[in-house]
Amino acid sequence: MRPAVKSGVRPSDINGIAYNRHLLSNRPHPLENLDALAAIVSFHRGQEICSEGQSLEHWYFLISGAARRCAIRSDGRRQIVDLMLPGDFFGLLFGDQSGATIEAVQENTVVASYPRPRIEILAESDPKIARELRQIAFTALSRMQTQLLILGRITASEKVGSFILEMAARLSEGESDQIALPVSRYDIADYLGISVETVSRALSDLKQRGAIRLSGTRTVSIIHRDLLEEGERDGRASGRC
Amino acid sequence: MRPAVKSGVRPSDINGIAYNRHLLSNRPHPLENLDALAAIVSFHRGQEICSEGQSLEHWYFLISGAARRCAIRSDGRRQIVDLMLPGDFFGLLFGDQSGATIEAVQENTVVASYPRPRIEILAESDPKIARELRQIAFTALSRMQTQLLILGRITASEKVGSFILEMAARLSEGESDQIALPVSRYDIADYLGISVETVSRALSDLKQRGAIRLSGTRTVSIIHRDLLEEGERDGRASGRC
DNA sequence: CGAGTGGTTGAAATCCGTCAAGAATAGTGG
DNA sequence: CCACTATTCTTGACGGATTTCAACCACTCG
Repeated sequence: MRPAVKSGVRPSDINGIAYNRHLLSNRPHPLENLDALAAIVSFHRGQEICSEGQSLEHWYFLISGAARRCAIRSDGRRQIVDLMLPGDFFGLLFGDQSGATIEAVQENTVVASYPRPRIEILAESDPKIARELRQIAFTALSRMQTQLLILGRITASEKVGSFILEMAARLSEGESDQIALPVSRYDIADYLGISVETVSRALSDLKQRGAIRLSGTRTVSIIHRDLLEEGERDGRASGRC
Repeated sequence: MRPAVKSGVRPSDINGIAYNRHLLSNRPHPLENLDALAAIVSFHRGQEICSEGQSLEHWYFLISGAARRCAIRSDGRRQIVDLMLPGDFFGLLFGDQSGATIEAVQENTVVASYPRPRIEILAESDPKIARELRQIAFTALSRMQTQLLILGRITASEKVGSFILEMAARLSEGESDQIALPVSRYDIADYLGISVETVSRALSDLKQRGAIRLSGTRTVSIIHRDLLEEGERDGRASGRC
């Protein structure tokens, strides 16, 4: 809606193809006043967007595609700690312990890259920018809390069911009941902390119970939200307070 | 070290016993310049510090004791999403979905309570306060990411082992190898998403393997850190990238 | 003393991870 | 466009780990 920003900085193409700036200005977002500082970069499937080395250099805004924040554990297993979709901000944290990297999930994942030190300096003088940075941090906190609640569930069907509901909520604001999963079964598995086979079985299970419908492997239609939330077991209190 | 702050506001005792202000000023922390605004309140074991209703009213700084952020799921199970120890800041997030509450874990848990709207306003004019608020959010993010990594582990022994290491790191900066667990087995179970019995068994297991020593039920001595980090299985790569 | 809480341990059923094989899909090069 | 290959996805079988149900012990508090 807003006219394309006239850039004072040329688009960089450090890691990928430089894109025209108007890609960014189509949607409103917290840092839109800083669009002039942003470099629009595109990434291939599986390509690394940033890793521990450049922890503190940039903030990112995901324009299209999807990205995952990965951690590799000592036993070699990969864990996906966060999943970023269009409209999400991200960046590595400072105290990044476990060799975390952020990678593009889909081909042609486009991000806006903001120079971090520059923004920090601007935040010192502009309270509005400072507030927006805070907002970004709170949104990330909320995302991780949701993720914690999903991981805390017991059965695999519950985890997968919650995952589908989360994706539905984040992908389409309009509460659409048909969603295109942005990630593979392997990614879902590493995101939920279960094995690929279990993910597949849980999806088949949910389908058979009439909770969802699968059109192709990546398209899910939600039939009964209740069945996704609750899992199969009857609700009875157990937790001690 | 710093002399006690002369307060312009009298200590309130909304929910508990009002404490003398010098409790707060003993240790340096991000919001120490706002100590004059803080009310020092003490809570009983299990008492609610705040719930969804007063989401946006306060920020808290934990002075002594421990607190847990709980979510109750539809099936009645409790999940502990975050654990706050002395020196931690906390407060409910805005979009608090799942009936979250924050409760004191120990008897005589003391917190400093800062009026949230007031601080927000101050942050608008004082960039230093704004930066400190950001710092608080990033610390919370880091805490939750650690928690995600723990929950993503596979075996119960690994989860409990990581939990002990995290507690050791957070409770004593001095890398002491003897720690006093601030929470019950039930809390550990709900924090790690496993059953109480499994927690108990994992602790016995770790003890038997010589990783820890238990003096009383709540005091843990770390003997071999390696055994706690790795769990029992041999390290072999499997995750697909 | 008895009740209640917190902790530990045992036995059975269930769920999930692993190994294995096959089916479907996408990607590549001719 | 088709064949070929690699990847992704699904399903089966088996063994191990965890949940559940149960009993028991230690400790505290009235």
